Amino acid sequence: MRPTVIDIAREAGVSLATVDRVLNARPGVREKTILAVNEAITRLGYVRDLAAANLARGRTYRFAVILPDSESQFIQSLADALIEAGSVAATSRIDLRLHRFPAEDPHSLAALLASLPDNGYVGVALMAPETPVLRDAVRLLRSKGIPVVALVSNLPNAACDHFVGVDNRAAGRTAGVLMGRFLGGGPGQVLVLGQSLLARDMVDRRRGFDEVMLRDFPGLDVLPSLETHGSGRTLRDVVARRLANSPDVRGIYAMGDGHRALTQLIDDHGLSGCITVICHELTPHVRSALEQGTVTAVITQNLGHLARSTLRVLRAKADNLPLDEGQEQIRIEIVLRENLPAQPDPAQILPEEKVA
Amino acid sequence: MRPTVIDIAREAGVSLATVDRVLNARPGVREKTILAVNEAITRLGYVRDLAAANLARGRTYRFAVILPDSESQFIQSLADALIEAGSVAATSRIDLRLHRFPAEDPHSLAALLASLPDNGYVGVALMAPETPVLRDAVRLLRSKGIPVVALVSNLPNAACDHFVGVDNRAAGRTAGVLMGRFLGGGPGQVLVLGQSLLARDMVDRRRGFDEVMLRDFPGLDVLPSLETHGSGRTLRDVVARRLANSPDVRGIYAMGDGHRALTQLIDDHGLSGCITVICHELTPHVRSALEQGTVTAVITQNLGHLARSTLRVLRAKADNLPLDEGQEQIRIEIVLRENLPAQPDPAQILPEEKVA
DNA sequence: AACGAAATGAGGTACGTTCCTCAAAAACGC
DNA sequence: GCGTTTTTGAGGAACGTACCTCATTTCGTT
Repeated sequence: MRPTVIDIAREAGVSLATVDRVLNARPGVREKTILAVNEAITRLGYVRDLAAANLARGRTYRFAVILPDSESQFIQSLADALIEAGSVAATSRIDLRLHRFPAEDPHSLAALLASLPDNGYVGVALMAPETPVLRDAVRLLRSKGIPVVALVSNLPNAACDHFVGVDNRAAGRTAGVLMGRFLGGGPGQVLVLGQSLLARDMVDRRRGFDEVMLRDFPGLDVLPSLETHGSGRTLRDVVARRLANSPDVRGIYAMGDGHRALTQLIDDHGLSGCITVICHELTPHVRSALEQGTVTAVITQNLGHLARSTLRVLRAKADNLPLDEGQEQIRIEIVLRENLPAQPDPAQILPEEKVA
Repeated sequence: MRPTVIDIAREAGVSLATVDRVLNARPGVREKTILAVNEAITRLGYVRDLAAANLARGRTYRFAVILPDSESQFIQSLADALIEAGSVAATSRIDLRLHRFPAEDPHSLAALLASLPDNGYVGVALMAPETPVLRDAVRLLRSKGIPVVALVSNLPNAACDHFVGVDNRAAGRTAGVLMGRFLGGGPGQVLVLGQSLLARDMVDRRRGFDEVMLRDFPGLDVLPSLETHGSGRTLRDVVARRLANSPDVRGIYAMGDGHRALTQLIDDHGLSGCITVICHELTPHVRSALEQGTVTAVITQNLGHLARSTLRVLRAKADNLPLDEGQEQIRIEIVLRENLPAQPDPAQILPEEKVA
């Protein structure tokens, strides 16, 4: 039998009330008594039963997750992963709610954020480009004691309590080594695509990529970034023109979203398999491109992991508990056709855990 | 406020006892009543509070994890990860205990397994080579209703309830693509090392590796596997002789443990960085070899993930609940110097979550 | 030694569920 | 409409912890 608070009280020769005061760091206990209780705790190997504790606290956690209302497959998959993680966590008194905001309207985002405290939220996870308005809104939330966690793309200036996502610079470096090694160090040209050179994650990736290419693969010629602005048509035009002018392009590094237009273009030019393509995020589309050989390697993060980590972090922050950093570190995953994880079965979402 | 069983009873117009009977699938309720209750459940969006449920059940989970008593860094790291995961899970009424058995003595392992049911264990995770004696012991355990989970190396013939670990054949394939691409498809020779060609995971890796090399990189000459039998000296001798005779060796694939001898030998021959080395498992030693460039790439599995997954699976099996397959799938991770995860800080293990 | 302040004890209620018993009601077969 | 079986209701104890109140003891000061 596991020891309980009652056992500790007996062992330490104090009352239950005192043990409780020590355990919950309430005032009004002499240093000596605290020591005695703690000693009894270690002697008996007591571990607090968190389930019972939360039950008694009657505490529930209402968290908001805020995403841009883009319809990109990545955002969609992320939303799915969060919903899934939230429904599992619902059995642990967690109430996760998704909100979307118009990607181009920082003011409506700020208004949304401002409305959260009055609606019972005790934590916020946020994926949004950094703007001055946003910074103020976040500051306001945090001053009210509501932890704010940045999702996927960091909010720098230490503006938030935690960042859930990968180190984008390291991700860029990883893309760099793969590109360099897969091309045997050169010679040849490498094309780099990104939707916008203003987004922080794009900048970080490009920086990491260049770092490695310049240092380790001087034989490869990395061309200046082409901006797609999130539009498939722009991508098509820009890249097609580039390919026509530069016959030596042997690799493409796609830093952002919008891979559908890219793979189609590659297929149309009959370049599938001839050219080394490295991109980010294992969306369903990228997945099949990888299987078919149009995409060579994908740098990705595990969205299920990301979602669950978000919840754990929010909860720990809401309770003011320390994090298990090791568990919360989101890995930079490299996916090739050969280590493609089996397709998760979408029909697997059970309404209840009602299997007898 | 979240609805509780009492709310459901009111909503469905039945008593609490009946709701309970339905929720826990106890007999003695008319089909019609079951339907009414379930309808109330969905109407109110009720979610069972697992914490309260487990508390009321008074259920605790004592699990055994059984590892060979090898002192390899991999086993040691795995044991650490399990202990760490176990201590976190202790707050959720889980009591995880590690056991070791002499690696070469299947009978003492069988005896150990046989002793478990009488000691209150309700689940077992096992890493062991498959033998007839073991198979019988596992069968006995399972016939007593104790789930058995295979760890790292699978027990085939569907002898166990679940396998926690990576698909070794796919891991071998992944090593193959990396080797092939890093060597530019050839020409050159590739050395393959493994401690024993009898161990199932080694066989699977080799098979996967060959599959890719033969199909995609015919320009590379893969030499027959060299067996090291887990001895550093044997490895040294065998590999040194090989290297002397085959000047065209440009890559080494080390399928098993014992990387210390290998990296030292490579350093001694001044080959560090000149030869592409791919191995498995990111142990502390391999980590530094990767940083120094002696090892090019590592195929690994996240041991923290593995340990936590083991606990979740054991628990789900003990409760007869379904698994979240997506979460329990252990990924094949590719680690290069550039995406090496930050060293987890060993000083981070806090005795208590006592931060106010 | 007496005082006020600080520390401790005793006892209770609550959280949401499980699981038990016993009685009452409803449904069923004939 | 009788007896029998099945279904339902009412109530309570328990799980381990949190948190509250009020009384009592102990401590440090003077």
